[in-house]
Amino acid sequence: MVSSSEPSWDFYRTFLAVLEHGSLSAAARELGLTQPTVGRHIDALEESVGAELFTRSQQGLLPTDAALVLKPYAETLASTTAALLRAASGSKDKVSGTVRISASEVIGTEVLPPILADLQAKYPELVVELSASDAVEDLLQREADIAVRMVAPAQEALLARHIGVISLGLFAHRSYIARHGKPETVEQLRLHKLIGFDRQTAYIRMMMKRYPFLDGVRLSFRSDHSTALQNALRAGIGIGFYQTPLARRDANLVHLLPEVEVAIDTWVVMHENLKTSPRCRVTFDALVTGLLDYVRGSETEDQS
Amino acid sequence: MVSSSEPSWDFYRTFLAVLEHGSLSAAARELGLTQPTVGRHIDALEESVGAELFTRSQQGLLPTDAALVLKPYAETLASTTAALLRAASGSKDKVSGTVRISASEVIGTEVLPPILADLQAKYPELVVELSASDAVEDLLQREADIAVRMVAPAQEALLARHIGVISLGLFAHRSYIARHGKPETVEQLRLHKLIGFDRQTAYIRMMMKRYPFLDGVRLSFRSDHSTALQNALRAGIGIGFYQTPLARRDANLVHLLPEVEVAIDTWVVMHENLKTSPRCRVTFDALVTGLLDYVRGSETEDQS
DNA sequence: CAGATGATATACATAAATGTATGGTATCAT
DNA sequence: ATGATACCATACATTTATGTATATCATCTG
Repeated sequence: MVSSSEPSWDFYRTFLAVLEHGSLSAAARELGLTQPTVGRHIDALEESVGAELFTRSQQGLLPTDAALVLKPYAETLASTTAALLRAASGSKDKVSGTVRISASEVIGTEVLPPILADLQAKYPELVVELSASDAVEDLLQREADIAVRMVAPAQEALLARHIGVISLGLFAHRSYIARHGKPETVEQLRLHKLIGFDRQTAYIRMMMKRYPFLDGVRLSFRSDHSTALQNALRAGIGIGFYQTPLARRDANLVHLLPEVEVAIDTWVVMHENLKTSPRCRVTFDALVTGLLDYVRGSETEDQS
Repeated sequence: MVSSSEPSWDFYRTFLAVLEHGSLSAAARELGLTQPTVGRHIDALEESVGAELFTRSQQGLLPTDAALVLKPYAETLASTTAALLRAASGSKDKVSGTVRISASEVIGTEVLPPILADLQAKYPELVVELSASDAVEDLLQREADIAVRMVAPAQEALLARHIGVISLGLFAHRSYIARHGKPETVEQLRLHKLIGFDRQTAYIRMMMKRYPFLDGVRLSFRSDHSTALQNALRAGIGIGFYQTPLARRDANLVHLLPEVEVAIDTWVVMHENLKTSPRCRVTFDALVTGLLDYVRGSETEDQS
């Protein structure tokens, strides 16, 4: 028999801090503890799990394979405690406390701010955390309370509201058209400068499937940062996909080849347990109505 | 200003124990602490989250609404720490330590034991925890390491292996047929005693959709316990759905109306991170091959 | 109705975890 | 070389958390 009893859960927090900061001292500073204490926590945890977690050196602690295996679990613990504290924040019947929202970069940076501004004007005590990233945060891990998703939610425990489809089309800035002309057919796209993503995300793959001509196309500007792509597009660097309702806001963007269109289905998703929380309820509703407005913009454009 | 610093993570463990056992004293016994300590933990946690968590009384502690809101988070913490310790168990290259498997009741009780017996004979140091229940355990919450699922896995982070379809058919024991005769058409089923589930699970609903005649049927024996249903069937109480490969093992079970068949698709699913763990890898493989055998219906060794 | 049981709350002693101070060693810029 | 600055490890003092003992109240049981 090795471990007699379960280790203190605080050790996991310390463990994570050491992993993230690379040294006992740095972790101690982060946690408001002292270096010897952090060292003792790690020693105790190593004893409990029966494995070396770090190779000590004077320039810091290097995680072992065992430590890397445990890391995601510790991260889950951290995000769960954070979510717990968020859930506990705010009173029962007032709309106050913190709500964390996850959305794609484009939606998060371009579409949500005005919606959230209205919401916060209405509820001054509401604190909003917005995680705008194209990496999927997992609602079940409670990294976010509410998410705007581009995939149909599969899990039972999630409360989902279908928004509709956001239309993506090909756009270019007027200045680009002025210099390079306007492609009239899909084939002519090969002669143009195209802007696109670097890594392949799920929805890029979907797009590739739908428009195989995109596969061979050489991109003259690529980035994983949506904002960078967007600014590149607006700066007239080239032609790229852009959310139609967003493009309508900028009169200098020209819609090219309207027959090329990708529709991404959109949901607002929340964990079922949160529906009793006023601040989540209210935020959820605001996102739903705000995004419905936004999407409606893309449908009217469609008809033209 | 309310709470200056994050509460000890140990408080969450204590909190959960109090929730589950209903009193400070009982929680203290469970945790190997004393009643005053547990009381102090709860006090401190209430101070931190700024809410009353329990209404104290001499007959125990009654959770407030706030406590019930926090409960699922605390449960996630508990299952995550359990999973972490499981992940840490066993050495890096040997197949040892604990692996937790989740499966439906029927699969878990009837199909997996022989597969797991072979596996454990091969790897004596492997410890298997089997959760046989029709409630879905969540792999992302790491309640189980490996799951046998009847729904297609949606999450990206999961490593899934498609097994194929398990056929369900209508069966009855010979003794039942002897007493009540054999239904020759679907309509005649209404005249027979039927055995089925009490609550509606997802796959029951699917079945209803496929065979609408089942909807109005009055069940003369119902239970949520698969084993009870199975024993009822074998005792000759009535006619019920049964997994075809399982039924083959018992020569006394008669296949009725073979045109009525439900096929449930089956996957073995594991969290992607676990594929580097030998014990999970090995168990995953064993489950896949074992279940493939089962689905294929190769019952050469079974002569009961 | 009295006594046993099981609950929380409090006071005090004790054990345990933490902090402080210090020493040793690698790395880097001067 | 040579300080300066990171870092970890260890010894010792102190704070903090925990356990023990006890008081008090409610509920069940004979």
